[in-house]
Amino acid sequence: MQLHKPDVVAAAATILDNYGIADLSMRRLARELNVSPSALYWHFANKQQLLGAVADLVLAAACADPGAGSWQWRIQSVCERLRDALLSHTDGAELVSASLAAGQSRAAADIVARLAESAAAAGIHPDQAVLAARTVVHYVLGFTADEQSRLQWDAAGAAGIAPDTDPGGAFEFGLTLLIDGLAVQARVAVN
Amino acid sequence: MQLHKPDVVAAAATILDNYGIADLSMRRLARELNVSPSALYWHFANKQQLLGAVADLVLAAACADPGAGSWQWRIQSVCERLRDALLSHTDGAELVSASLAAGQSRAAADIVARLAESAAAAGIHPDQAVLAARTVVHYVLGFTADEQSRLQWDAAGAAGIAPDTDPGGAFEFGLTLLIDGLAVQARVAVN
DNA sequence: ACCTGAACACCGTTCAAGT
DNA sequence: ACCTGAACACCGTTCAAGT
Repeated sequence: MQLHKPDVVAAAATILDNYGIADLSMRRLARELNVSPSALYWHFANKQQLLGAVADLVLAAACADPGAGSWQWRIQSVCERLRDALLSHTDGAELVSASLAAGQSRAAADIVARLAESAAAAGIHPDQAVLAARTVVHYVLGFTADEQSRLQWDAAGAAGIAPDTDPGGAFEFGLTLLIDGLAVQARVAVN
Repeated sequence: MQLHKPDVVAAAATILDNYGIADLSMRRLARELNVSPSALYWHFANKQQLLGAVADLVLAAACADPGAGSWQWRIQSVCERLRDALLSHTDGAELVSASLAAGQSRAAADIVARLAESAAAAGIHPDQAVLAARTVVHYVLGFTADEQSRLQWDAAGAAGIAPDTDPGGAFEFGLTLLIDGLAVQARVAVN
């Protein structure tokens, strides 16, 4: 039967989870779907666009509304959900990082926008709120990509790089740094 | 004549600067050096190791001692020099990011260690100082990779993503967030 | 509209064999 | 010690042609 976009994206996510981003190739995906590689190019302009769609799928779990609460709490809950979503797929952080940089993930852009709102609510100037949001997202993606690659080196039995003993605590620590910094900036903006 | 490691790394850096990281392949590098691709594997175990050596070359410019001064000033000067070094080579941030994650860049590890020292000097607990240093490096690499890819999309005439109007100022802003956050944490640690 | 088949121009890495 | 040549097992993408 016919190939549909959501099926393709789901198959891609399965390869990602089982074998990692290095093995997520157009040719391999086509093989798994029993179509010729060129068939994929009817549905997606190129590989980046396909990866962007997979990134959106990964981020779906992180896109719930943070609801009410202090701006600190909203930023924290968005970031924790983001990290959880990334960790629940092999190489999730690397995939989303690349898709955000390439401008191919709507969901990633939405998360940046939501964090910018929270920063603005803290009292940061709207222009700077976008910068602050990007800073926070860079932190979450960088930290989680690092964490994920440590996990993989460890699983592969490598000795070079040690995994963190308490990744969750380490994540909170860095996030606190940024939230505290935002609070300081917000006070400066008022005066 | 014979092939020497520094020549190989220099040739790789030239390809990087002129064509970007996507075109920096073992085969292309071999072609440029007039050797067969397999010759490179006598000098380097694999591509990651070679990229790590190129990353060290890129970072050489950022490895000067920050000298005396307040911990805030030392962190800021290390980060500014790091960003300058990354910006002075095409895809510099992406290259160093990958090499740091793969544990293949001595220079990148040194910079993390130096930032950790400064955080410890601020009064952060030694264990947390390493976390703080990683957070700062993730920020610099994430911000600069973002900045560099915006520059490239712009140079390629793409419309999707706009480049920052004042990247230097944007960079300082994020850095200030982190330094302020560190100051807050340092006060908490004292009490 | 949707897909195949074949082609183009590539990859990283290994390894026997040469000098 | 250092390098070549050939091979293995792959890539992303295009495009005429088929149904």
